[in-house]
Amino acid sequence: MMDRNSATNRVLASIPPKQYRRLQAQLEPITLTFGQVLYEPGTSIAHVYFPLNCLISLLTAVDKRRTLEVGMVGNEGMAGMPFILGMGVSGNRALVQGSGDALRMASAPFRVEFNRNRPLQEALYRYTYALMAQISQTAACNRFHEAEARLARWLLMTRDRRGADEFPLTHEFLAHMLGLRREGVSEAASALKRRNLIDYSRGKIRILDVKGLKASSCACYQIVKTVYARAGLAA
Amino acid sequence: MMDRNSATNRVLASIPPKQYRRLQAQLEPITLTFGQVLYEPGTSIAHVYFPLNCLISLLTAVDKRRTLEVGMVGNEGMAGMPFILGMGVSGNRALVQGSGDALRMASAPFRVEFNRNRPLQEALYRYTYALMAQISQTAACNRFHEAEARLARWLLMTRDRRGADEFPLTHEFLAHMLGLRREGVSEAASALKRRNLIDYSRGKIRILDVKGLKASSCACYQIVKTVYARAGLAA
DNA sequence: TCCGCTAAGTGGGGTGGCGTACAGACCGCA
DNA sequence: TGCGGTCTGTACGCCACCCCACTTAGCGGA
Repeated sequence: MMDRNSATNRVLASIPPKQYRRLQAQLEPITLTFGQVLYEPGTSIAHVYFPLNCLISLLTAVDKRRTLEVGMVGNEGMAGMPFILGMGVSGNRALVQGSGDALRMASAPFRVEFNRNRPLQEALYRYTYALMAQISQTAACNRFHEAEARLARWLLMTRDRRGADEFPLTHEFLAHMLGLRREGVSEAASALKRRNLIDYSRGKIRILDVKGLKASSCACYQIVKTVYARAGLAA
Repeated sequence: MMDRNSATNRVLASIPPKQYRRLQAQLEPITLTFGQVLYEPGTSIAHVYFPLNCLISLLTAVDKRRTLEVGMVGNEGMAGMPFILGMGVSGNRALVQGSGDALRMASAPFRVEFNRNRPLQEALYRYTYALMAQISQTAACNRFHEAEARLARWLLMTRDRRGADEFPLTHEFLAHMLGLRREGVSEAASALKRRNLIDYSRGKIRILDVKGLKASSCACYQIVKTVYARAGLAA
């Protein structure tokens, strides 16, 4: 399927032209900026979002200060999955982790369109499968693997979705993603830096050596990637 | 909705009589026994299962010996969710954790029936939502909360689904569910025993004090329960 | 009744990550 | 140029849990 823009959403790109055109008319381009919260747990879903070049994190919190990223939504997916499963409220917080563009649609018209658009349904259900697999695998990863490997995995996953080797992120922020303290992230990051795999300074992180980073990460990175490929959502 | 048997599956129970009758003819009663593996990651799904009074665990492994339960399927749900999301292969291992009865259907006729049975679709998609929420919450729980609280949560969740206060389970087995070592489970369990919340011996565990156990568990137990209620799958 | 096996108790040493505290480094802004 | 705020480095004690090893306790079968 050919790209329709320079930045493409893969779910939308998988839809045949006819059904896509009808959908397109109702999709509204929007720029999302870092730190923006799209959903809070328990609140109703007003829009669904198809990331183009932005990146959205799904977070679960156990208290005020401890949070864990359970899922990552880039241009391979959509934010607002509970809505297509027939639930109006989100279970997680959805946080814009990387600024960029997305297409969004208000939930009411989206419901109408979703119900009559079979290819869209199929693409989104397959995506739901991939997202569940991602959540499951990262759950086990966060339980068993140590900080450095998880950080490496996370950076690789982010790189895949951003399509860039450098992005703005502080250690503090990473701590909330990985379920660590800020100091723990600093230690793991400086170990990777020492080996010239990454570089960073004051909120900018740059990946220098992808292969080396893969070697430092756990197998979970590749496992999740394989699942996305199986669901037809690979890069 | 009235019970159709002494043991009822809540997804099936939520389907209007007309659609249910058509479905029922193709459901095959089956007894599942402890230790049986219904799916392995990467293998195709031959049947879907609706537990009546048995209990199925969804497991993710990171290596040969370390596994973690990411989801629990009792009579509130169905095993084989990837299939309804359009994927023929399972992402997790599905292990029978509690012996008992279930209704099953071969995947091919189930696909036909699922496609024409709107209430069944809606019930299963809502269940998918609840399962995702459960997976997310337990992911955070397994990351942040300590062994004793997680064990208490797990026992309560199991009790809800089995409808009994006593069930056969070894510490070794619990270790695989909670992502701990056997010794870690023994320590946590003996702490709960000392406080007369549970009792156990040689593979039998009995819950003595539900309120006390709730107090020892983390909030995650109640959070997940609330999600199931919201999805219309509560006890 | 004895044996063998599995389940569970126990202990000692090691460590990854936590909590806390503080110091240095860099940036933007006045 | 100096200042305040944010970002990162580092250090120390601590604890939950790990790994390894061995013991004790039940249960079932020959």
